Amino acid sequence: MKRPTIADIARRAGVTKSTVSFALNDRPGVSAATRDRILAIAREMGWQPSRAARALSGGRAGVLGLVVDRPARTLGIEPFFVQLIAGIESELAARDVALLLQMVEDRGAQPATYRRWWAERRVDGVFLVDLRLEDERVGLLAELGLPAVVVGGPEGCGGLPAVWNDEAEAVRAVVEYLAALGHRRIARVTGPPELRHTAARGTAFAAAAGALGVTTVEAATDYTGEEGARATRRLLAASAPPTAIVYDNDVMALAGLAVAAEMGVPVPGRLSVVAWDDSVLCRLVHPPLTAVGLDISSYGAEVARRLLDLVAGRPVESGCHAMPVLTPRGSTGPVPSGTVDAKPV
Amino acid sequence: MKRPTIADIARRAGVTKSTVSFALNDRPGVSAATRDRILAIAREMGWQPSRAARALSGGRAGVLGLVVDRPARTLGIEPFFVQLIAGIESELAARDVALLLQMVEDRGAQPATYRRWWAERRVDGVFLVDLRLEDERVGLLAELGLPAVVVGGPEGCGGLPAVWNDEAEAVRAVVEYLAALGHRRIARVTGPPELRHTAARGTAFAAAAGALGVTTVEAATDYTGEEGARATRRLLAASAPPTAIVYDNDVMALAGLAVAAEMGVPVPGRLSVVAWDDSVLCRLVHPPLTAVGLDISSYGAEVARRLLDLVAGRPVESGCHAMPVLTPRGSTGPVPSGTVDAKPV
DNA sequence: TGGAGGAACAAAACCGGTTTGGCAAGAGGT
DNA sequence: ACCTCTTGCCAAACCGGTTTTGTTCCTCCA
Repeated sequence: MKRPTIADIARRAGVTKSTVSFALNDRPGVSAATRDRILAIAREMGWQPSRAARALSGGRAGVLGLVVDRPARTLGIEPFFVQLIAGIESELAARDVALLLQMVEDRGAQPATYRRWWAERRVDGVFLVDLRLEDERVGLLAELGLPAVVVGGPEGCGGLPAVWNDEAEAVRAVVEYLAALGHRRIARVTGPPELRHTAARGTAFAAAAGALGVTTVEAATDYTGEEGARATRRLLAASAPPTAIVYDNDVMALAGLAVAAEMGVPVPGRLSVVAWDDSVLCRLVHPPLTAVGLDISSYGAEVARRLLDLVAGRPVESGCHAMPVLTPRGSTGPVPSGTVDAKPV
Repeated sequence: MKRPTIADIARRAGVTKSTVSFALNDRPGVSAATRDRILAIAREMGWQPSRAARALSGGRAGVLGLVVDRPARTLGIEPFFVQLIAGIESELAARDVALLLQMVEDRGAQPATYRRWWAERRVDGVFLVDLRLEDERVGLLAELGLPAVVVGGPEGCGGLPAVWNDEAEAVRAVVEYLAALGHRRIARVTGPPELRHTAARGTAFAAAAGALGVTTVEAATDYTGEEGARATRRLLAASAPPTAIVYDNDVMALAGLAVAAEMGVPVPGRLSVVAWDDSVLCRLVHPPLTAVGLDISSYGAEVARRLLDLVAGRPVESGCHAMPVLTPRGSTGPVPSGTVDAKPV
């Protein structure tokens, strides 16, 4: 099949390319009769603008980019990213903007990817995820002038607009919930400490625990189920094991549940488990996992809207998207009197 | 920052655009001295070709497309796609080809997406996943002349090249394995029956079971954990419940495991569970799931190589990628004498 | 009645590459 | 010394849009 161009339309309509272009873009300077005739011919011929020609001329590619650098093995079962992408897509598809996805194994390749995308004019803007404590990407994007929106924040975003969730508040809700159940020794199995949101949660966790007189332990992992399992084993084997563990994602919570089962530790009898990201996974295990979650898809949609605004030159402000909510299920319960911590802090 | 063009390079080198283009593309007609000088200047200025200009002129966009239409909710925890994408990416990144990802909620939008991509010259080729029994996409892509490779097959691909895995053989291995453990009543919780690979597995399953005198039951689902759980509940509540269930993906196997725990059916004591896709998920639960799996990432890489060949005009043949392997773990075991099926077929 | 102003369209330049067609200089053959 | 072939480069066309500038023709008003 042959793809019609505006030159074909112009020939059929007996006008020039420029008139066709004006008509198709709803710009003044074309009579209603001519415009209608051109539109009819374009529709009949099934014309669609060539993105390459538009990008070359107009300067915009109609593409937004996302680089993910978590290992593919763990990414596959982590609902967060796919949900986020689905949310982004829902917003982009409607405006005929495409999403360019790049999965890199090592983190060092990220700046190179952004630089290449920028030099090749491949994308109009990018999403920035997994912000780190010292993140070279922020400076790079500012330097390149490549529009970007941070998925996270608000700290450490430089001048980049960001959209985050009020995790501090959610963390407090979780700690209060567990404390109310009698837990006085709570562990937290975290993601990589160099990630900003890990650090932010940690700070909030410490503050909430301190306010309630709860002892806390932290075990850092790389977000994989394996490390989550290892951390759980270590925590449960300690002389004074925690009575509750909060995991930074649902996959690790799942692994923790399996480790508890394997070690003969009843859940929630002797151990309460809380998962941070709430996904269908949490409802598919036994007992179902108490989890903290939010609508990640709508989060992605909001981030996408802001990036679209930014690319279009409209003013964009940073802002909080939502507060994650705690959904109690079967994996949390009161501390049995026998195992309650003896020395309150 | 300003992006250098070949005109800038030409000016600095004291030659014309065409000479620069020839030098940068390693084509004959430029002296070694001039070529080196041009390359040095290009490197120094950090030149990268504009994809839009290349696409417009050369006709190739440097982009391959993938449309996924499974619901985002279930997709998120399904390792298959992310693994596949990771494998595809590994092959594309090296050649500076990008992957355009489109997630659509309803299936009807798929042909429209392909048509639009084609008309907009947005992609050079596409991957076709989740082939259906009556799949309009095959004819559409052939009609448009849009290069495509089927992830699956080999049946029903029309003239499109395909890469599949030898699932029939793997199905037989699973049935033989279970039969050797004494199972005579095996259920299969499948994906949507209109998907080609579901049907293919079903045929192989029936053949293998028939050859070994094993009774089979099938329960179709939409691949979600919820439906997997529902199907499991129904199967286990039957008057003569199966002693083993094979699930078409790991998420449903996980759900099945939870249902068994909830119903007080010991695994593998009274029920053996086999998961089809093997992922880290299978090793994170208790008991760990016996699973049939393969290196999906390398599968994706192979499919990507073929599509790249096809786009480049090199001859491409269909072929089998690998045979999935069965990894026995803790979720399968012998049938206890008390529960063994009484009436052998 | 003639000059200003605007509407409707044509013509051409431009975006940044690739590709084709020349053209001059030098090499090689006779 | 003349012709041919090759080498190395320039000039220009082209891809398919957008945008700027020009050119008619018509209307309105003094």
